[in-house]
This record gives sequence, C-alpha cells and structure tokens, in this order.
Amino acid sequence: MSTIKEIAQKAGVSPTTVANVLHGNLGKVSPATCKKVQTFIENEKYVPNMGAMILAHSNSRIIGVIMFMEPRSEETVLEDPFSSAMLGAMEREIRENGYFVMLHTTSDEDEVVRLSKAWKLDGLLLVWVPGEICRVISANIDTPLVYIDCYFTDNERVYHNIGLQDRRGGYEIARYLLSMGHTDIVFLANNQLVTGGDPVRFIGCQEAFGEQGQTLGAERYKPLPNNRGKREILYRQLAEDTSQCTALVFSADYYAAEAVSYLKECGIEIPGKISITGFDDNIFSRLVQPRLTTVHQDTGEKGRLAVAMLMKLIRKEPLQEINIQLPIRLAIRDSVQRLN
Amino acid sequence: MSTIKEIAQKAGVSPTTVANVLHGNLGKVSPATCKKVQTFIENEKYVPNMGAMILAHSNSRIIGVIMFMEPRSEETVLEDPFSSAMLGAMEREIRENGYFVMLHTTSDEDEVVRLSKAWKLDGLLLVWVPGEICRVISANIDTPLVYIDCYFTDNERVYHNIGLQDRRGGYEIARYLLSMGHTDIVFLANNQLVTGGDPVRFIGCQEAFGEQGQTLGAERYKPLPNNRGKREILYRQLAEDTSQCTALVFSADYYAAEAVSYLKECGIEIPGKISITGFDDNIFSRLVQPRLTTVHQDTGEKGRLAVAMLMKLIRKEPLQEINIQLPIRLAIRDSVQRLN
DNA sequence: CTGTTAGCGCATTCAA
DNA sequence: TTGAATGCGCTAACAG
Repeated sequence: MSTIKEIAQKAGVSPTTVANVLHGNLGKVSPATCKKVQTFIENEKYVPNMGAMILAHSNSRIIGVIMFMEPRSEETVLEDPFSSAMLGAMEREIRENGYFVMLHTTSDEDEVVRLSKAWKLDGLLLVWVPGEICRVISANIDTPLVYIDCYFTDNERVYHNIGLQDRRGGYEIARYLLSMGHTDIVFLANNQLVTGGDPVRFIGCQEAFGEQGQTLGAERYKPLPNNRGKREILYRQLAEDTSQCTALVFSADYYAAEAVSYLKECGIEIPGKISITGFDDNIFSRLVQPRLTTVHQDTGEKGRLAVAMLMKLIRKEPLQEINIQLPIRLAIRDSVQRLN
Repeated sequence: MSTIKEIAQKAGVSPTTVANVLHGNLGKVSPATCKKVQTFIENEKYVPNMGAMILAHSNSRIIGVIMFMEPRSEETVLEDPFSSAMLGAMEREIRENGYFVMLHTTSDEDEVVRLSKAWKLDGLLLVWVPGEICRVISANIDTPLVYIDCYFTDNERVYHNIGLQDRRGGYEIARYLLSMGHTDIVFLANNQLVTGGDPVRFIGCQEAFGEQGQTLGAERYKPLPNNRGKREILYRQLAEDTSQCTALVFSADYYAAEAVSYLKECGIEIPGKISITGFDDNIFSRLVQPRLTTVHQDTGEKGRLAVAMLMKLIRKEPLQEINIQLPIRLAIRDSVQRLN
C-alpha cells in the first residue's frame, strides 16, 4: 500500500531517487543509496499503482485478448475447448513477457475500440474477427494489433495475422477423400460467417475436385446450426441418404466427434455407412472410435507466434513476416472408408 | 481521445457539469444543458480514462480471474478443456455486470496479492487454490474474494466458496460400483495436491465401502502423473493386472476418456476387461465408446454462481450462503461391467 | 548524483 | 444549477 513518496520519506531521499532505483537506472544513483532504498522498498512491500502509470504515460502493460463471438451464439466461444488451448498458450506468453491479460468476448467493433482506448491497451490479440470488422478496428486503433485466423476484405492497410494453411488443408483432405473413392461429399462449416477459414477450406476442396475432373458445387457447403439438437437432425439426414453423399467433411474435430458419437448411438456405422473427417487434430480426434482422419494444426503454437509478433510490434523490432500461415498436415486414421 | 475537460470547453460548460451528465446525476443539471452536453459527448466519442479512474477513487472495475497452477505443470490449466466452460461462463457474467476480466495463471500467492493491489482489483475469482495459499491470500487482500473448488485448512477467517458435493460424488460412484460387484477399485486423482476435491471424493468412496463392510485403503489413492506417457504406462499396468482391481475410478472425465481410448488401442476391452468411471460429465464422457458412467456437475453454473456471489460482496448486498455446494448426480452409462 | 515540480484525467468537495 | 480547486501516484524535465 505504500507509495514512492512514502518510501522516499522513510529512506530520507527524494521520490525521483526511489523511482530510479525501481527502474534500474543505476547510473543515476550511488550504490550506497541504491542499497538503502532497496531495503526500504522490500520492507514496505512496494506495489506500483498501475492507474497512476496509465495516467502518467498512457500505457498500461495490458494486452487485450478479444475473442470474437457470433451475435446470436448461445454459448460463448470460450466454452469451445478448441479455443482453450490457444488461450492457454497466449496467457502464458503474455505473462512471461511481463504484461497483463484483459480477456473480452464481443461481437461489436466499437466495444473493442472503446476497450482499447479506455485502458490504453499496449496491444491487442484478436481472434476470429470477420474481415469488415477488422477494417473498422484497424482504422480506429493505433496500438499494435495481431489478428488470429482472420481473413481480410480490403488492402487499405497492413494487417498482421497468424493464420493457417486453410486452403491447403481443404485441398489435402479432399484429395485424400477422392483417392478413397469419395466423389459426393458435404462440407460442414463451423458457423454462418461468409468470410473466414471455412470458405477458404472449401475452396481448397473445390480445387482438389477440379484437378480430378470432378465438381463440388456451392450447395455442398453447409453451415452448422448453433443449436445442438438441430445439428443432430442434420447429421442424421445426411447419413441416412447416402445417395447424396458418402462423406461428411467437418471444419472442426469437435463437431466431427459430436457427429460420430451421435450417429453411432443411432446405430449408424462409421465409416461403414458414411465416412467422416475432422479438422484441427485435437484431443477429440483421438477420443472417438473410429479415430478421426483429420487435418493437423498446432493451436498452441498459433497462440505463441501471435504473442511473439505482438511483442515485436510493441517493441518496434523488425518483423520478418506480416502474415504467417502455419503449416497443416493430414492425419490419416480410421474414419474414412475406401469405396470400390 | 477527448477528455471531460475538452468536452466541457467545447460545450461551454464546466468539467463538473459534464461529469454529472456522464454519471446520470440528472438532479444536478438542467435538462437543457444536459441535452447539449450529451450531444457533445457523443460527437466527440468520449471514452473514460480508466487509469484516471483508478487513481481518483481506487477501484478499477476489474475482476481478477486467477487460475491456480501446479508449479511443475507443463501445460497451463487453461489448456484443460474442462476449465474453459467455467471461464466462458465467468467472462460472460462479469462482462454483463459491467466489469472487466483480468486473467492470470499462477502458483504464487504473492503474485496474486501484488496483482490485486497494483490494479486495485474490485474483486477476485480464485480457482483450484490449495488451502494454505487461500489463507495467505485472504489474509493479505481486503477486496471481495470468491474461491471456486477450494478446500480450506483453517477457520481463522470466512471463506466464500463455490464448490461441489465432492464427498457425495465419491460416495455415489463407489456405491454404484459396489452394487455392480466391484470391491477392488483404484482411485486416480487429478493431481498431487494433498488437499482439494480429489481427497474428499476418495473419502466419499471409503464411506460407501465402509457401509458395505468393505475397506478401501489409502494405498488405493493414486495421483496421476503430469506427463501423458507416464499416465499411459500406469493405465496399462492397472488394466493388465485385474487381480489387483476391477475398476478404475477417475476424478475427471478427461483422464477417464484418455484411458479408455488408450486401453482400447492396446486391445484391452472396456468394460469387459476392466471398468472405468469418470467425474464431471462433460463432452468427453459422451464422446468415447463406451460412454462413461460418471458423476454429473454443472460447470457453467459454477462460474455463474461464483460471479453472482462476488457481485453481491462488491455491492455489499446480503448473502444467503457463504459456501455453496453444487449438487451432483450419477450419470450411468456403459463403462462399468456387472461382475457376478 | 539528488531534489523539485508540473501535469496526466477524473471525482469530489466547497463556493458561488 | 454551475464552476473552481484539490488530490490520487507516478513520470520526466529541469534545477541544483
């Protein structure tokens, strides 16, 4: 509870001297006073008042972590176990860099701008933000920003982004399915957004189909409902009419696993009746039976790279890349059947 | 970027008047000036400087969310999908109450105290903190604290806690196992902590055994290693020697699911060769095959109740309960075999 | 090497 | 109903 001024009084020096000791400005303080002041600092259990710091030089050492949320979504994104791996990695890195984490979920760009200004945030990490909203945010915030898994709809400004080889992911999984004899597939997108990783993955699928002289029409792209019951109805419909499709391509292991476990409860065999693939290669892909054939990505690494990039921006260090795309690789397991 | 003073100048009034409009002190401002000032506030996009707020009246509207972490743990707790459901619920409630979330993972009590003082936190939510550390934290922080899933080792002060019927959970699952003919079980605790939910659940198990004239010795309590490879070795050892035990009682669905999937890969049948139970009843329990018999708890509700209690403490509203224990219920599925 | 001082933006008294 | 003045704790520029 004691302030610099109080410490200075008790030590019989001026506040400036205490501040210099605190900040390691050793050149400006004689070793003797330094020692003396240091003991007082420790005895008095000095803790800086961050409010005063913000006021004095307009930076807070806070990094805002913004998880974008679809407006109608019932569950918050944080409840998705997928995001927890990334958040865990981010929190650790931010903390080890000596910054604080302010966590915020929202679907409103103005809220992000206000948050940033109110707290004089030193930087922001923005996850899953739609392109048009990125534009508004970048236009209105002048502290460093790093986006994660975002796709941008303009070239007006520079966006720093940590992404994934989404297109290649879609391409690889589709090519694999084709090699297993699947020409009728349905792509199940994680959400209703028109831009973002899901559509790009789908384009990758289309590319693979095109190469093989097959077509994959836009009607094969289906966003999943937010409501679990509705999703289950959809899974069942798709699985029961295999004249329409022989494989379900999910854009997340989470939903793929959900489908596998639900369909098996309904007595529908996987992959015997219908094949299923995932995306992410997280814990879910190995828990379900059959284990999911999926696209591997390193989510923790994504978080770490994002923080590393943000720190370089904050410290104004040079940056090799503006837009990193983490590599993916196919993880072939047991959820796809070979068709004759 | 504009301040109260600037707005006041442009509107031709004093800063105090602007502040009164901002705070809804309508009684102190004439309707005419109020309207006028309000338009200026909106046009100038006024955003308060929270640093100045902290400085002016020593509260920040920040709630600290502290996830306690075992010192040696490689992964952070946040990476555990279990915590994400609770964190998601907390973040939402805190935000909807008009507060901000500062997220911090640590194993050091002093760090918590410093964080609280540096930021003038309005309240703290502390998850999975060992009893001795709770004591130190409560002794050194005088803002409202709500613990989640903590067990306390002293009665010196009042601890506000949102917990679970851990003992009953252990009791119910053990009684069920006994009813299915299992008298040789091993309890697999989530971590090495001597206090906390795991030991209490185990005591519940012992109680059920005692009632049936059976004994469950302390040697049947085994903490799981932090390292996945080591856990798998343990799973295998236990499953292969069924003269020692016929059922593995896990204290988390996560590990139970991990064990099921690993053992099945090794060709060990569940529950044919060995029975397995979980705890939590989260997504994992329904994803694995066989679906886990487990103890249900509502993790989101835990987060919501914790925030609700904290808000009452902050607003100094009366509290019905100091220590809430959320109810559990048995979820019987397919991972336990009836022995003859 | 050390001390003094002004100012950051806001809330809150007190005075008009 | 409105305005002016003060202080919160810290930094940084400047003076000694």
